[in-house]
Amino acid sequence: MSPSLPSGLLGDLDPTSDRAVFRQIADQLREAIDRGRFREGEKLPSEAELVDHYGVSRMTVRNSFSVLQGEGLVHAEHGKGVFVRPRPPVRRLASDRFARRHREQGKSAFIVEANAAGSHPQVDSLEVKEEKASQDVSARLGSVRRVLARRRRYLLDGRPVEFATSYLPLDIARGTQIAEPNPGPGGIYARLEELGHRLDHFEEEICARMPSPAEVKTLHLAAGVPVIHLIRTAFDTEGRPVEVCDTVMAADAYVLSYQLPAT
Amino acid sequence: MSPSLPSGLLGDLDPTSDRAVFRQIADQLREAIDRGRFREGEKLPSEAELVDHYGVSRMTVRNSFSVLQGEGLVHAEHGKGVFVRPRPPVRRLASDRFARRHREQGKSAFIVEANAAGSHPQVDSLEVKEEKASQDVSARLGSVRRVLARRRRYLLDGRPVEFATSYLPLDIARGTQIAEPNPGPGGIYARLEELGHRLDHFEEEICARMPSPAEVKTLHLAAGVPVIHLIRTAFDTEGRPVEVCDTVMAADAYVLSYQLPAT
DNA sequence: CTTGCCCACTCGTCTATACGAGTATGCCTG
DNA sequence: CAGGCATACTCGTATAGACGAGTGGGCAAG
Repeated sequence: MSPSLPSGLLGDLDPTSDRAVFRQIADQLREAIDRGRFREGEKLPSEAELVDHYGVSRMTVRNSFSVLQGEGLVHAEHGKGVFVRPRPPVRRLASDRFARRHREQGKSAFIVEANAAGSHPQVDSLEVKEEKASQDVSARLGSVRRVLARRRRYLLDGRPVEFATSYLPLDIARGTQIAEPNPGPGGIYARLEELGHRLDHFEEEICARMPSPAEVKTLHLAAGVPVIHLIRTAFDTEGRPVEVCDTVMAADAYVLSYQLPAT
Repeated sequence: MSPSLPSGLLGDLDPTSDRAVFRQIADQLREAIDRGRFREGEKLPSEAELVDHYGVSRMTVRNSFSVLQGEGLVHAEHGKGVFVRPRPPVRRLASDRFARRHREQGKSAFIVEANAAGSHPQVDSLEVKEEKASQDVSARLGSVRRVLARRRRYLLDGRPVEFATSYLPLDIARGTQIAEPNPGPGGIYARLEELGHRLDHFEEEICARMPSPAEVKTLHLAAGVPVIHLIRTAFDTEGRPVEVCDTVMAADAYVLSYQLPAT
């Protein structure tokens, strides 16, 4: 037998309303969450309890949950229950994150920054290989046919948060330390400058969308979590694009920050 | 009787697979869309047709559609069918969009830019009033209690794409043209500079998330479309924050672009 | 005490059915 | 010919039931 819900926690349905029953239920749950009646990580009433409380069928209750899942408010765990989705700590990316002064240390910016924030950083899925440039990458790098691709995935406290691929023209990267799995202190930007490509500026393009199934898998994304897609192009002082970095980030793990001159 | 589907358009189910039937159906539809077998705006097979084709119940087919809706790939229209969601034309926001040289004309940047792109721009829901500052806005403006709020919604070709609110300290804005519905040529930034607050730089914070029900309504968002939440703070040459602009954009209508110095 | 099993509870998947409501089309009537 | 209605098709909502599978606690056997 399902124990009945604490009275007052959730209201009743309005049979005179035009609003669909499953939406009314979703509304009540959403409001209860917003008001803090259910805290982050806390378990919502089970499907059976809500079926009893509202006197509706189970599919109707599930329909309500699927609305909230689509909004990224809750997530279901098989065998356990439906929980209020906790807001994970976010990583703030400042627009000066590629400044030279941040490039002195031996470790990558990601590692240094994560340590400072008290989290446990990790990089995996390293792949470095030459391949055919996609149409988009080719256009951005100035009609290059083949490129060196550096793929890696970033994790914070075991959770994957970002998947990035850098593309570099072969005439710049081939045979250098950039083509090695470990590009050395200061990362590939430091190597590029040593190779005579002094960096002048970056261009970043940002869009947000729902993830593809592959991205859901790679980033372990919950339902209702969008991704931020960022494409950065690095230009040297001669105006030549020397790297394109394609990054897909779990949107709930990031806040991007930019500083713009008013010029 | 439902006409049967063109053979070869969609495959069969794999009963030996662990993958749930509704996921297999979603996979096949997604692949067909990706391969261009269904074009943008084109109608997918109706629920009844898929029921016949796969020999499953209608709820299973609907479940597949709801997966694709959550991914933002398709949208359903009551009484008509399920359609491949067209990618709307995107609005590119460049990081120099607030440069003084773009501030000369009589019309707002939004209008000018949209006209240049050949679309029909519109601004509505104008509201200008004094109100209590939220905690966040107060913190960003430097512990201000009350602010002037300027709310407006932007539309392109009749479609709402952005909802923005500017907050300004009362000691700056009260009694000036900034407090009028029409702030005059060059917008409020031009007025701020005339008032002696020469702008030095902007700070923008960006995150992406699923929209709240209110945002779905205001921006007429389809299922599976995230929003980009952008908060811009404008600083004058004395380092004082003179405006905070809180913007929520339909993510499928925007690409943001930034240029960063390599310093 | 520890191990292992069973059971109760949870969500996941799927079927079958019913009715409602929006849309488009074609036919029939005036 | 024009207007309106009937109808068939679309998706939306809701019910009732069945079985499967993951989880965790309690109980019984070793």
